Amino acid sequence: MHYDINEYKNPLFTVDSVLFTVKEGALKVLMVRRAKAPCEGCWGLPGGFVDIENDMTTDVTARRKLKEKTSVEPRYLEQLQAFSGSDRDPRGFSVTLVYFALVTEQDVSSHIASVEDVQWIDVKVLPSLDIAFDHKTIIEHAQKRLQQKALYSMIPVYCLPSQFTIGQLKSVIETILEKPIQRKSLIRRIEASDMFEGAEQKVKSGGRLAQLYSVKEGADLVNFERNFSV
Amino acid sequence: MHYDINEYKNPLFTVDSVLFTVKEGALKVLMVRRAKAPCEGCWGLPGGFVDIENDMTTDVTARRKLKEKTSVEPRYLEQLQAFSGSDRDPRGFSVTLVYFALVTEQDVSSHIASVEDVQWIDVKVLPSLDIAFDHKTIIEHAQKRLQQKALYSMIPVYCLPSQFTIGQLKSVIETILEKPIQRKSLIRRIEASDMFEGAEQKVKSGGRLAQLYSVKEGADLVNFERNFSV
DNA sequence: CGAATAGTGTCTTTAAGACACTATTCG
DNA sequence: CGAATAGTGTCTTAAAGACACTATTCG
Repeated sequence: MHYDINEYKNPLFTVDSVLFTVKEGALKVLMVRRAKAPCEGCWGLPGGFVDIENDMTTDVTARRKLKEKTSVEPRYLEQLQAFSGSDRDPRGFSVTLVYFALVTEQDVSSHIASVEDVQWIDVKVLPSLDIAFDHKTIIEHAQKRLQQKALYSMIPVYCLPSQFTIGQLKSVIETILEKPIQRKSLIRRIEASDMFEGAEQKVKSGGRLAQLYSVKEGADLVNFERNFSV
Repeated sequence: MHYDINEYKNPLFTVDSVLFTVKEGALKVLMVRRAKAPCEGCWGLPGGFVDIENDMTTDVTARRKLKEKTSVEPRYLEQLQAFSGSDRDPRGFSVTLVYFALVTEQDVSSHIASVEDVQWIDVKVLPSLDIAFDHKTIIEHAQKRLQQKALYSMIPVYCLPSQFTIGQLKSVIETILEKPIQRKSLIRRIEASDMFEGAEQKVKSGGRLAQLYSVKEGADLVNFERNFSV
């Protein structure tokens, strides 16, 4: 049976990523300054088109684009959601599949022509910047998802180096949630989750030496049955 | 600046919906029997291509396709996730954006040529059926999402008529979760959520008359801070 | 020693689970 | 009345919050 692929015009389809980290006590999102139209000169999310010959899935596209445009390989990556419409891109009806990612604080750089600059941008200064398309809204959605997940999972560990102290984890969680949590509650979760193991050595921290922890080999992110209270 | 839309071949992009209801004490999913290739004769999820001239967003596409193919207008609709790959559709690399929907138990019918038949199919019999593409996997993901949300929200009400009793709601939740819950816990949630209002009349139910409830005008789905236990 | 941070002990609070009890309807 | 289902009262339990207490390090 004949199938006419041109029966409908396909929408413009792209993959973008919202990559967060916590740095200097603030939640930062990775943005690139666009060197090409549309939105030349604006800040935008790193992303681009699927390479249908080589990308197995859109997950691969998201990772590939992050690496190409910013040299970052995320520690955590999941689909956020698709954003679509005819008014979000001047080129016509478009769909962007957005990924939500986390990484250890690190330096970033760009090596390709379509990107002028790459920066970690504090989510608090976003309102005052010139942001491409609907990327501002998208980042807000991603931030909400991160906050929600931080209430019932250990997802914030992916913003830390592979070894970290409870004090660092507490501080990252508090930055994400924008409110304090109980150290004791965090310790109880660390024990209950069985996701972590303590290292041999301890580390200086201004007072008593702190135990270092790392995520156990192959441990999955566990979800708790209750949220931290809001 | 020139932008070359053909720099990359766009993937094939479709929108599909997993529409559930609870009927005769079982979770059912709405499937259509495909009258056209690919997968002619198989059961598949209702969906299709975006009409980029007329659909404002992919949400509209999902609703439109459901209505065209099955005559159903869902009470609840949200994005599930996109599924992508070069091996899921014989026509090449494809992306399907999948929606997850709920509706009151109702009759369904088809009025278009590309659909031979429309049926509510018990999720328990899916393994033994011939299902198009990766739709079996997709339905499993959607079912997990439904089960997860039923643990911390009142989402199962959208499988009931606009007026319902606590007994009916309890039974729908138990069907979705595949385990019993405490009636008392459910009543506490109904009161705490402030999503519902009692109707004037009560209704027969084999014993004492039962209070009818309905979702308050404009009430949003509330999320509880704890799950029902597993 | 005192300041600072790490880590423990334990009481309170919240919301779910368990389950017995009362209430209402119908045959 | 008895069976069936609706709805309440209340004790127990699980896990978070609050917060005081001890432990260790450094200057």
